[in-house]
Amino acid sequence: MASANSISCEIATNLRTDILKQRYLSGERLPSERDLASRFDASRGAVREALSQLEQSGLIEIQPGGARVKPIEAASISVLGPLMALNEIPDTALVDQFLQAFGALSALTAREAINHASDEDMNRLRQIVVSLNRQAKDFETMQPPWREFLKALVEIADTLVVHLISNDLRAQFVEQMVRLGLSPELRKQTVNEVLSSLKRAIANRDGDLAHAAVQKYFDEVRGAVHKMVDSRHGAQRKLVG
Amino acid sequence: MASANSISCEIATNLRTDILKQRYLSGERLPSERDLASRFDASRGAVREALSQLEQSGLIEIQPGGARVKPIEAASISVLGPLMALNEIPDTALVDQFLQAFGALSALTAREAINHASDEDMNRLRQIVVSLNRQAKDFETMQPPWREFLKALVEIADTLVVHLISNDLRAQFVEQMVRLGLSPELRKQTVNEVLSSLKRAIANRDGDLAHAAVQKYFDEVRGAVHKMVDSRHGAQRKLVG
DNA sequence: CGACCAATTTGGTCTTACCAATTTTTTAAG
DNA sequence: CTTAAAAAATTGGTAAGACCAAATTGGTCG
Repeated sequence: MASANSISCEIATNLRTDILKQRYLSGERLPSERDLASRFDASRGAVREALSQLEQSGLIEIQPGGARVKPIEAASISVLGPLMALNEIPDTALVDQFLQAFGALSALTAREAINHASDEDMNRLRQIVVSLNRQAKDFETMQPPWREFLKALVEIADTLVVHLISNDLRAQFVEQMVRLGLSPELRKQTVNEVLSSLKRAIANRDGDLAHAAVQKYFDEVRGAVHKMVDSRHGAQRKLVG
Repeated sequence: MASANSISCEIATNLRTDILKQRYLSGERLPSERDLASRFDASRGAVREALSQLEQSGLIEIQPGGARVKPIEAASISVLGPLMALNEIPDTALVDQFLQAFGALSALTAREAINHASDEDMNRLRQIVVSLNRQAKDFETMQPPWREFLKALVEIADTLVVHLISNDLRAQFVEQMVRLGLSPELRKQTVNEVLSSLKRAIANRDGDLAHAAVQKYFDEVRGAVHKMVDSRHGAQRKLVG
């Protein structure tokens, strides 16, 4: 965002954190714009811009008389990133849910893409799968071509709805994933199965097979992330105890 | 939204429409805040709030020097509603994509819910399915209990990520669906199959079966909507020709 | 033609001010 | 003392004017 350095953005971030940390409970009234302005040593205009952002993300509801906090279940996807960023070690359940949702949507995209791809598209996919095969040593080296693969799928499938949802999910999570330095250890056999399925799916124009393969890959990542986080927590316990 | 009547919201709506109608092309620069203020006969503050909203929805990028329009593929889900509202007859492809994505996520939720439901939750679901069975005459009468069913699933599954995505999708589409007065004709046999599958899924705690059933229902709706829209367009052609 | 520099434009912010609607407090009535 | 009505204070919505730093623009010079 351009206003990333701006005061209004800083105010919004502060208030968002307070709300997500439940320093302001749902239904409660936020301090008045004038109060917030003096508290953050800013102008009312800056505060209004911040509140406007929070309102659009569904965290608060502004009404004449005062702004009220809404339950988090009523918010939009854009709060997921800040929510994950709250704790140093992000909520395992959230990561898992993200992978689940993103996997389902990616699988959907894969089916659509394979079913509607032109010959040229198919060639592009074939090439990416080749480079996937070459770099299938571990999760990290495999990541770039995999992202390229997903990107190609989205472009070929040409489904704006899934595209936009994926945008939001990526925007909210990728940053957090990188912050964690996640490098789950995928089982080579599973990865190979996925890749060979993808090859066959492309060769035979089998959208359902592509769907299953992508789904399988994400499920594998989920499992691997779980194991990794578990071992980390184990290590922490060792350190603490 | 509380600011639905506010000037800033009106400005945002106007600009959003202009952008989505490609009156401002991607990469192009928007008029300056001062220009917009005088054009809309408003203050700069109001314009800034509007631009701030558009930026958060990913439609524009504000930088010192000027605000630029971004490609729609970079936007967030919140533009889908306005995008569908552009034309009187909304884009069939968009509706289909919405049902596809929403169906996949709902199916996901169903599996999680069934797999993690308490006995009490199961009873609740059983009751809803009973009322679903009773009101399975046509799409419209079936809609309320079906929504209740999906709501129960979301609450039971307790997956915030999918919950929030569904929020956004609902917010963007339900309004448009109602506007269209969609009442697709579902095949009774398929509906019955779905319902009996759901019963079995609940009885046997079979998450995968629930997943398949929900998916099947949405696929049926997609097909029925397609038929309906096709016949509508046929009727239009008759009237025109 | 390209590089450099000054004038202009633009976004970011603050201050002050006024209005209408809501909230709170006070007041008056029962 | 409780309650209802009225007055006061608070709050969001909006506007106008001003300043700064960064970016754009246009002209000039090499």
